Amino acid sequence: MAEKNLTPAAEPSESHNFIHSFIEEDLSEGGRFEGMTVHTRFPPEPNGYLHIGHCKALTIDFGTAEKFGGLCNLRMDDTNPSREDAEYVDAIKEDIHWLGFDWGDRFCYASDYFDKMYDCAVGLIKRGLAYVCELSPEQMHEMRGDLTHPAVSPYRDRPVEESLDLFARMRAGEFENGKMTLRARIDLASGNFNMRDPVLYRINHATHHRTGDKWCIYPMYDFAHPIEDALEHITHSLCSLEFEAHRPLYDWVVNHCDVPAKPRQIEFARLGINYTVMSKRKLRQLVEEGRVSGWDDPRMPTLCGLRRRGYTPRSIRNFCDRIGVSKADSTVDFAFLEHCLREDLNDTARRVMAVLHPVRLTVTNYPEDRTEIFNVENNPVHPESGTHEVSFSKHLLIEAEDFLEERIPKYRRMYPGNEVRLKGAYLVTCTGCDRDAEGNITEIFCEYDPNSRGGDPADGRKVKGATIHWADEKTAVNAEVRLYDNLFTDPDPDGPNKNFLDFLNPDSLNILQGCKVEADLKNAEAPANFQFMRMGYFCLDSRDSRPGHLVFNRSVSLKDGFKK
RNA sequence: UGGGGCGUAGCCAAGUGGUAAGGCAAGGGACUUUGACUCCCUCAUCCGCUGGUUCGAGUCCAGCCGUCCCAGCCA
Repeated sequence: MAEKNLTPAAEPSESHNFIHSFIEEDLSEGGRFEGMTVHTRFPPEPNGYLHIGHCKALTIDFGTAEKFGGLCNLRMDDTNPSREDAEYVDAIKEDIHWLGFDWGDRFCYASDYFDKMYDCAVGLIKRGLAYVCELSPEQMHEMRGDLTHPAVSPYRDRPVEESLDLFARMRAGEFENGKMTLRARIDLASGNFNMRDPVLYRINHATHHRTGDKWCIYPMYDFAHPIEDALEHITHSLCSLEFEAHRPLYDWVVNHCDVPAKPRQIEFARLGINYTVMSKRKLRQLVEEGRVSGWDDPRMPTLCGLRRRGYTPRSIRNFCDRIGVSKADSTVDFAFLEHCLREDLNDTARRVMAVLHPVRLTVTNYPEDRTEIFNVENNPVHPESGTHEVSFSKHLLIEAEDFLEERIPKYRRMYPGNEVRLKGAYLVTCTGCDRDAEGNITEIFCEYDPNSRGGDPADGRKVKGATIHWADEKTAVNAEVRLYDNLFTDPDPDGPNKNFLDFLNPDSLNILQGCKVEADLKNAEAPANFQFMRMGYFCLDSRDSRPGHLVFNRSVSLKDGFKK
């Protein structure tokens, strides 16, 4: 596991949001948690991989605790054995550590508290606050009532002793799945459906990834979660908006069970990004139907997918930090995520030259057998990061779109008669080109100025032409480039009434053979991010580190390039 | 139709009775060993709508409109 490779945290956040206001109120004199230490938790269910939406929650849970000098627990919410697996636990921990969050020794499982939860349930029955109900799932659905009519359960006035006996037998395994449930005795007529005698325990003869076959009854989220929070002395249980209607039940459990604390649940809007599917169910479908190579397919919005695609922990964290926290349903523009990545990569990525659509450039007045070595800076933003060597000779490769036989307005790159700079090498003046029978450009010709070594002309003249990137034909590495475009074409493929598969982008993955990159790139260690001029960035895939095997995020390049 | 939220620019989002922060996107310009990066400028007479209270309302009140969540033995 990558547990030791904790990445540095994002910039310290000075943001303030409505959650902070609530907490300040709770901490102030006479407040609910006056004088107490703020304690939060991040409670993923181990039934899938974490995606960028989870990072928002992570940022809020860990960030809030940190802001108030408190702590944040990592807790696996494993109360449904038929959906969960130990496989996911390690993956979740690795992804969280990769992002740079640290839970220290505060790692827990909801299943650690099954005994205590059972005791709480028995306590509720004894006080007449819960009862064993024998309605089948279908019957319960039918008797649920509707918006204006109350629910019904013929079992809610069952004697305490009888419920106690039945509940013990449920636990002992006497009944099959679905035969009966333990229900809270609250209010069958409540306008809030969550309060219409919600199910607290259901029978499920399944092997749990941690407790094995010890239990055959499992607590429901609404019953388990508040108890988990209380037992861990969580002060603020931060969750997404869809649990808002569950808060009365959360408070009911906390107030009616014998638990050592009374946490406060605060809800916030979950993250939505356009062109991106964020539903775990749908992501799982993409994986299971083989539409992507796995949870870590670089086109997936999962953290492991983004990692393979070249996203840095810092960029994702900054993104989550800067989108803000509110209760308004929101869809953040994908361009903002890209901005955060570019911002980080501009600061940290090593620059390198790569030619995606190579065309031969011959320097006609340069000796055939000569090769020079030039030093090019690794990162112009940080000159202290040093330089790397690039070889130069008579035959080079340049980007096809960096040459135009007929110049168009504002075009400053190569065209006959124009002088441009070959990055880090020489000033050259284009003299023409050759074409094949079909009219395709096969070779471009130029003459170099021997007195402009390194790119600086001896006479100090201003170069009006652009600076372009290139690779030495003799030493360039032939790379395979995988171009990743957005997986979806619709701004909101996650929309409630749409079939998100209708918007799968067939061009989301393109393989580009024959790309030429600097020779020294073959020695780079994967995964590594590079940025190359005008192109955006690419990274060596962490899962496929063959030299010269590049992953290129095309959407990022949309920012760049020659615009009209 | 019952209950609970939310509505500030194309997208996020500050704002808590005193005259609309910031970021992304977009447009313009400067600079530049890449047209990237960086820097500068522009971008809501207006805060879902309509009334009301007030010297003064995005902020308070009322009504309306829109939108999201809840009727799993999922979380």
